[in-house]
Amino acid sequence: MVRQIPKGKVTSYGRVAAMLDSPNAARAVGYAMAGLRYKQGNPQYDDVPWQRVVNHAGRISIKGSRHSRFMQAELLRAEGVEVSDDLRVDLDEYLWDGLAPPEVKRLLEGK
DNA sequence: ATGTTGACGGTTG
DNA sequence: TCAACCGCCAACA
Repeated sequence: MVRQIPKGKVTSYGRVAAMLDSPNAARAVGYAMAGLRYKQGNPQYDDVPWQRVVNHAGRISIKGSRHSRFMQAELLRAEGVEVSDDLRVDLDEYLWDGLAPPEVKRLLEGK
């Protein structure tokens, strides 16, 4: 689902969960993004634009080093998304519309 | 089986 | 705007 987020747009952990018909699994989505940390170098996961997922307030939500938060901000800026100094993105401007249920279904069924 | 731990989110003060 | 609380989901020990 995260791969569907267009360049220059963002969405939230909760929205990703909701699109997958699991509205209370926002936390699990975060857990999945964190897991990508251990998949670096694996071409199967290197194309996941994890930087486009922020929290419900539009804030970068990485818990680790200050460096990793800065990296997410830079990746977003590099694709045209404005990130304020306090690591926040204006959702009114950059929020991705998301996919409607039928599209999600088609996606999950592959093809 | 049981408890802890997060890149979360809505509500409340 | 913020922080504290609490509910939730999945991975681990």
